[in-house]
Amino acid sequence: MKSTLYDIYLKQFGNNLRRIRKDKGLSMEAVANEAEIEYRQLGRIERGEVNTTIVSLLRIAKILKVDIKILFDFDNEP
Amino acid sequence: MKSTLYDIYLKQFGNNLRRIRKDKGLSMEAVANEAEIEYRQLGRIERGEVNTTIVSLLRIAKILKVDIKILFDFDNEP
DNA sequence: ACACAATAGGACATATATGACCTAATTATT
DNA sequence: AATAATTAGGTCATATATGTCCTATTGTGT
Repeated sequence: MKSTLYDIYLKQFGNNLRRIRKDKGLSMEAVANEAEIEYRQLGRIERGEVNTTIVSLLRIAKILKVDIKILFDFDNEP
Repeated sequence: MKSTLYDIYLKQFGNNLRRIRKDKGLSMEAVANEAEIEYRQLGRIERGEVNTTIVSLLRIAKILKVDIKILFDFDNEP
């Protein structure tokens, strides 16, 4: 189970998503329902377990009203 | 074969990618090799045939040295 | 402590993104 | 026009994202 650079990015992406969602006081389920994705899938995405697709990304970003760029704001850019 | 809003986004995303790649005078194969993805897959992405993942997105954006936000710059935002 | 809401985790089926190979069509260059 | 480079299209196998079920754990508020 090596952890590649992109695994780390997925984690940070998920962390960004979760932080922004929490800041807005929204539950995973509420966001998932509005974004029309499974809420367990949103959980996987926030935990960095999956490498989600750009459509899911767009759906979630739209509901959170967040600039996509912010989601890709990572620490330690190489 | 209905065309959903997100199908249109995938097309525009692909068009943005292709335009930027061409502007830099790079071939699909060159970008794909550097990004470590299959060049046929890059073709599918540019044509909007697939809903690519954020890791592929990051790989490609890195090679093209393009701000991710620009790739999601769509016409006719609803 | 208690109750309730929110999140995690396991397991499975399905859809699809990707990799890989081959050939055809298109575009660019001379 | 001719040749080479680039891109498209088809097909198949594999990996994985997603959906869906159920239960367990964690967190929050009273």
